[in-house]
Amino acid sequence: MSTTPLAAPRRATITDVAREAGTGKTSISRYLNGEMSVLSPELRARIEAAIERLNYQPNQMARGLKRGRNRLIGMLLADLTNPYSVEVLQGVEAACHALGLMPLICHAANEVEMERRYLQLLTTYRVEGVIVNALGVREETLRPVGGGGIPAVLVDRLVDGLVADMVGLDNRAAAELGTRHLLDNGFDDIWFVVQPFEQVSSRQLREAAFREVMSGVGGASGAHGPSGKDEGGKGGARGHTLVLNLAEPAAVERALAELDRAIDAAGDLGGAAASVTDNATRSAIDRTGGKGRRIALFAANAPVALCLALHLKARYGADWQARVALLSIDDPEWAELTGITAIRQPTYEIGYRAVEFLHERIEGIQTTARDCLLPGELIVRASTSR
Amino acid sequence: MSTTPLAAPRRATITDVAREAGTGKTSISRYLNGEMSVLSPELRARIEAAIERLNYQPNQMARGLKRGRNRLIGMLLADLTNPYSVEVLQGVEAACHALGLMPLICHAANEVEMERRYLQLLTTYRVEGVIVNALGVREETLRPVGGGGIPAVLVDRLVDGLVADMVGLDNRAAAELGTRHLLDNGFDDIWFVVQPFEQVSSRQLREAAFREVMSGVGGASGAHGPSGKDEGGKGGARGHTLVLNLAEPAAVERALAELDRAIDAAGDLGGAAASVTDNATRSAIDRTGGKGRRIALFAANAPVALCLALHLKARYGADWQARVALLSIDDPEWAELTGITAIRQPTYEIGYRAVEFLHERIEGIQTTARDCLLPGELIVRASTSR
DNA sequence: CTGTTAGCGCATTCAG
DNA sequence: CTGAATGCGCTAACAG
Repeated sequence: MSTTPLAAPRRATITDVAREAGTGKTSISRYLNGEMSVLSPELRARIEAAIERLNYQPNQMARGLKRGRNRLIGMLLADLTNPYSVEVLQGVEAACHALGLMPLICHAANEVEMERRYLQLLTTYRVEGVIVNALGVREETLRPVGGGGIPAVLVDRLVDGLVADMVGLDNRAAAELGTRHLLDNGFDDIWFVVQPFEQVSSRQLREAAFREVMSGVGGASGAHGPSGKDEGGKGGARGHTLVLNLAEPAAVERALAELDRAIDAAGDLGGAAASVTDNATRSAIDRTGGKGRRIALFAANAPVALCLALHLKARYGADWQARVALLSIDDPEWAELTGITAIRQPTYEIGYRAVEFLHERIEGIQTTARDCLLPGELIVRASTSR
Repeated sequence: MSTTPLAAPRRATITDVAREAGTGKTSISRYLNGEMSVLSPELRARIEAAIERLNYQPNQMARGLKRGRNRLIGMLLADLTNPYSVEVLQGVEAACHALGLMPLICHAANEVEMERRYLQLLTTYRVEGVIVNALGVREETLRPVGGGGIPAVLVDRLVDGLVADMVGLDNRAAAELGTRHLLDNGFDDIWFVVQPFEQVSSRQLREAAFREVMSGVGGASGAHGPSGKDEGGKGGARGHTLVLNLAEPAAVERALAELDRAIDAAGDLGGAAASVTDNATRSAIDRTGGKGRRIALFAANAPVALCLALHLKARYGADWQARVALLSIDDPEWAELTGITAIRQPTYEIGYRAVEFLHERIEGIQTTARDCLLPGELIVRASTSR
């Protein structure tokens, strides 16, 4: 009906508007930039009308080219599949919106090569800054960016040689919080499961904090080795670290097998209160309480937690939570549904702060690199509560 | 250590490179555009070196301004929180990558106003095309875009007055597939749960197909009214439509209450095979099979399914699947974990095709608006299988 | 208050 | 094969 099948009628330019309004381009430009006080009401009205008539929309590219800033910032995400990323993104968007920035979202999909290329692309589009949730970038890759180049702020992870602002979860505190919670609830055989550390600082920090707490209570957890062969110390709780390389099915298989052995050894139904709430089943579980070690899994993030949950369900049935407790950093949408306890990250705020930091940097505020560590929130669910 | 703390040293321009290489800008430009055959090997080498030395990176904005195309396309997403969107996005990214396009991702976060503004913003950045997963845009909003303006392709949903290519799930077929599956498995009281139809064509199509199938087997499902007061026909299966307005907690509450009544009335343990796999519990369920109506919920998409699952779990306990079967269009990550059956959309391909369509349009291929309907895949899980 | 003049960084005729 | 000139759409000094 009211379609406009006309061939693209060439967008109106500032020149067209000037002509239409019977004036010079400068005045149009001034109008566009809100310098109203310098325009006679009469001229201003004419301009307004002309713009309206021509449906004029200033070309941001041209503006950017001229004034040297285009209000674009890059947002490099390692993995949009991780709910964490999407949540951070919401914060980023809100902040950008508030600050008049436009985020260019780049999704590396867990490919280091992609990451490199996107960074280069962003540079090429002359973004004014980048906020990076790096996957495997090294200092060299970011060099043109963080160093003498455009300002950058890191999210969740540090990049080795790179000095830049960074904002993320207080990993130490979060891991301690989780570990202590498990300990306090009587679990004495805790497995910290994490993806390969690689360059990801947050993973390292979480695991380190976990080990520290465990060693404090008598249990010692060993090296970072992929096989988590780290037996506990004296009579206290035992802590283990298990590396789960989600990218390699074979490796996952192996790691999970090791875990299974431990779970089987821990004694049947020796675990958590379970999420089974019908009375018959419940009492059956309670009867065996105390037999064997109380085993708990501490997932370093949501993807790991999901992998574990899927495996456990496949192996032990829908009832798996009766055997093992699961605690995860990150609080994915299925956590509530499945009753696992979680440590929720302040994702929205992380994203928001990141943009604020970047904005300050863009505006030229010079400070030494800042770290902004935000606290996580423990959400106790059936999986780990007595 | 190897940091580069120098103050931003003004990026090299084509002029700098020309000077450095002792030649004119034209040759540099030619080099950049791959017109190698028109450059003496000697000159070419010098240019290469100069570029390297200056770490020159052509300014895309400037190029875009000049040649009138910037290789940017807009990707407007209604809701990134919906896994569907992220998956489609992966396809979009892959295709863009293959075609040398750069997607500007805009997230409307379920706000119509945002949507409008982003569309306007994209226009302002002179993107060459838009792929739109619209929330509530109307023809007028897209006018400057689809009509005489930049080319657009719709994803998942149509926009009323707008003629444009569209790619998405074959909703009719998918809804039929799901409904038939439930029927075939003996469910005789089926509730189709969907968000408010509003302008979202896919919701309407799915529900319509559902009703059609149901009416075919004797059950009739009534009007679109938010209270789903639609009793079945003769002695066959009964079909109901329940509208769940996720944005309004109060409305959700009301709708769920209605559902609860139906479930309670359907008789205890009259439902699915349940996901409980330990033998004791299972036999207890099987004993009562056949008593009361077999009730099943058909969620029109993942957000709805999640809402339902959470509610059911809260109300009937971890064991809820013993009472109600749940089938969902969309196959979220927690589906496997929880054992609900699902109809997986070919999300990646949807995204990929969308970009291909758009690309053709950008390249000037003129055709009448095309619809690309891709088939969904039924993934049967414990929830609905006997 | 308002218009004129220069470029921003690059691609493109069009002559060498 | 190569380079000088022109202008994309817009802003920023400078004059009126």
